[in-house]
Amino acid sequence: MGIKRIAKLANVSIGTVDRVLNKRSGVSKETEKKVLKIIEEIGYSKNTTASRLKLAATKKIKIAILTPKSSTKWSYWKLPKKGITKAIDELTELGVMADFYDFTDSSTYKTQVKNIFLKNYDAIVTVPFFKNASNSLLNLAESINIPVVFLDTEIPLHATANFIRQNSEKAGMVAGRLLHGLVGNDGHYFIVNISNDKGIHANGKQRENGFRTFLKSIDTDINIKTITHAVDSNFTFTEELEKLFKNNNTKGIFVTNSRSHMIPPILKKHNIKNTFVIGFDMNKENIECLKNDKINFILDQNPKYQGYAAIKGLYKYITEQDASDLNIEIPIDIIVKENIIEV
Amino acid sequence: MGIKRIAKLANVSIGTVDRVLNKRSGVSKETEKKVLKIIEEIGYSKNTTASRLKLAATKKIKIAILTPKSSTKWSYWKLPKKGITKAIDELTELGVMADFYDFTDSSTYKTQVKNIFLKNYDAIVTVPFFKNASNSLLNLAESINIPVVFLDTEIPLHATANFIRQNSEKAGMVAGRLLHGLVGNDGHYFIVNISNDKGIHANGKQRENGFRTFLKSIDTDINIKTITHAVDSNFTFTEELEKLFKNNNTKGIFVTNSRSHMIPPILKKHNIKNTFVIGFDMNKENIECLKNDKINFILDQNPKYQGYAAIKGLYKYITEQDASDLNIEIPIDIIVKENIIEV
DNA sequence: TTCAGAATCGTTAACGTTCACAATAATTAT
DNA sequence: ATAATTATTGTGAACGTTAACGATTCTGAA
Repeated sequence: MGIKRIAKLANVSIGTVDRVLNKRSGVSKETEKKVLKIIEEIGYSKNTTASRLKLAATKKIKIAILTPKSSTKWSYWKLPKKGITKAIDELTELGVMADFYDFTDSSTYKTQVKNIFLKNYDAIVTVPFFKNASNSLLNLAESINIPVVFLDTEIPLHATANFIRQNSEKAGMVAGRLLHGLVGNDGHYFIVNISNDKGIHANGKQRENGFRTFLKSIDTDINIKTITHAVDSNFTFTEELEKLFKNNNTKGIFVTNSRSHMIPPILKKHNIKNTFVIGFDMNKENIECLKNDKINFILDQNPKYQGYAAIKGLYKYITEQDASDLNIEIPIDIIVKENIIEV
Repeated sequence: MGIKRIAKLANVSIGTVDRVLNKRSGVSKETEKKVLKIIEEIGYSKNTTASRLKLAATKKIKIAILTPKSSTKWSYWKLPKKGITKAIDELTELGVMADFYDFTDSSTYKTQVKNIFLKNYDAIVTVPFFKNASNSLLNLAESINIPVVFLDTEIPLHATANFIRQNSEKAGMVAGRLLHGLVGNDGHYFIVNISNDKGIHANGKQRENGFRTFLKSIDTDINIKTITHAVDSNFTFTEELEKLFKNNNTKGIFVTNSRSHMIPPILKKHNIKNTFVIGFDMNKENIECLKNDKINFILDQNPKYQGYAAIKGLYKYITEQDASDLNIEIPIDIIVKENIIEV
C-alpha cells in the first residue's frame, strides 16, 4: 500500500501526499517536510501501473516515430517498426500510442520534424542520419523538454543524446576477427561498400575502420582493398581487381552493409573461388546465402529489438524518470548457418 | 473502455459481463449468448493491468523456483535467478512473487518438489535434470492444473512440457563450424567433457553429438577424440594423448561445458602450441580467457534471459491463457573478444 | 473587528476489473 | 393463490493513483 499509508503516517490526506510526490503546488513547507520524512523512513515507490491505469484515458503518452521509408527493395526499416509495434501493443492498455512518420531524404526529414513538432508528442524516436537536422531536432526537443531516442547509428551531436545502437567499430573488428580466422595472414581482403544513392552511412565507415584496425593489429602487412560499388549499377572489374581476384590466394570479402547477398552471384559469374564472405543483417536474401554456404557469417544488430527497447525505455523514462534504458549498446550477434533462428 | 461498453450494448450489468467472461456460474444461456454476440461483434480484450491491480492484494500469483544450489565454484545458476528476480521486480506491483528452492542431488530435488506441492503455487520453474523426478513433477502439476517451465536443457518427458532452452545439438554444430574454420580438415579435434561428480549433463552429450555431426558432414575422416576429465582431479596425459598433442598439427579443443577456462593453463604447462579453444558460458574466467586470446570462441545461452523469459511467459499464460512464450528456443550467442558486453 | 482573497488541505470520483452481496425474477411447493 | 426456494441479474466497494473541486485556515487591508 502506498500513498494511503504515507498519508496516514504523516497525518495528512492522500491529496497532499500526491501533491508532494508530484511536486504540485499548494502545500506548505512544513507539511512537505513532514511527508518527505515519512517517505524517507518507510520508503515509497509508486505503482506505475495504477498511475497509468488512471491516466490512460485522459493523458496518453504519445510517441512520434520518424524512420526511413521502407521500400520493397529496402525493407530493413520494417524491423525496428515491428519491435516498436510490439512494445506499443503491450502498452496500449496503459495509454501509450505511437504515430509513424517516414522520410526519403534530408529535406523530407526536416519537413516531417516540423510536422511532428506541430503536434504535442511526449517523445520522439528517430535515426541520426543528417547531422544538422538531428542537432536542431535535439535542440527543439530539449526546449520543450521531451526525450529523443536515436536508433541504429551513433554520430557525434552537440548535445548528449540517447542512442540505441550497435558499436559499429567493434562490429567491424568482429568481422575482421571472423574473416581472418578463415582467410589468415596471407589472403587478400576486400571491403565492399555497396552504396545506394544516399551515399555511405556512418555505420559503414565505422565498420570499415574497425575491420582495418583489427587486421592491422594482427599484422600490419595484411593486404586490404576497399571497393565502392553503387547498388544499382552493374559490377565491373577494374584490371587491378581482376588480377587480385583471379590469383590463387584465399580471399575475404567484408560487405559493410546488408547487401552481402549481392556478392555470391558476382563471384559465381566470374568464376572466382576460394572466397569467404561476411556481411550484415538477417534479411531473407542473406539468410538464403547462409543456408547455401554462400556467405559464411552474418552480423546482426537486432533491429526489431532496437525498436522494442526504444519504446520500453521511453516508457520507463516518462513514467519513472529513469533514463537507464534509453542508451543501449546492442550486442553484435554472429550468425552462421546453424544458429539461424527463423521468426 | 471494455467491460462497461459491452455491458451497455448488451443491456446487462457489468457484473453479468464479468460472469460470462470469467465463466462463472449464474447467468442464463440467453444472456450469455447475447453478451457473447456483442463481444464477437465489437471485440473485447481484457485490460490485464487493471485486472491485476484489483487482484494484486488478494490473489497473488505465486511461483516456485527450483534450481541447483549455486556454490562459489559453480555460480552458473545465479544467472537465471538474476533474470527471474528482474522479472519479479517488474511484476511485484501486479501481485506476482517467487519463492526460491534449491537442490544438490536427485534426492534433495524430490524433497523440495514435495515441499513445493505442500504450498499452493500457481506455477513452477525448474530444470529437467532427473528424468523420473521431472516426469512425476509434471504429472503432479498437471493434476492440479498448474504450468511448469523447464530451463536450460531439454530432455524427452512423457508429457508435452514447456522448455526454455538452447538447442544443444545445434550449439554443438555451431562449435564445430567455428572450430573447423580455424583448424581445417587436417587438424586434430578434441572434445573435452569436464565433468563434476554428478556426471555429464544432457546438454554436454547433445553438444558433442552436434559437434561430431557437423564435422562428419564436412569430411568423414576428420580425427576427433573425446576426453572425459573429472573437474577436481589433476589432468594427466595418457601416452596416446601425449603423442597427439605433441605433434605439429593444428588442434581444436571443444569443451562441452562452462569450464573451458581450465584448458589454457594445461596447454601452457605442457607447452602445447597451435591450439584453438571453444567453450560455453560467459563466466568471468572464460571472459578473462577471451580477453587474453586464450580462448577463441565462447557460446552463450543467455541464462539470465532464460530466467526472465520464464517468469514473463508464465505471467502471460496465467493472466491471458496465452502459452506462446512458455516454449522458447534461446539463440546461440557466439562471443569473441570484440563483442563481449560487460554487465 | 471584519472580510476578501490567498494559501493550504481534504474529499471524492474516476481508470477497468473483480466479487461479495443485495435485489429482482422465475420456479416450485403448499 | 401465496409462500418459499432457486435462478438470474444488478450494485457497489475496492485495488493505487490522479486531479478537479470544495472546505478550511490564514493573511492583511479596510
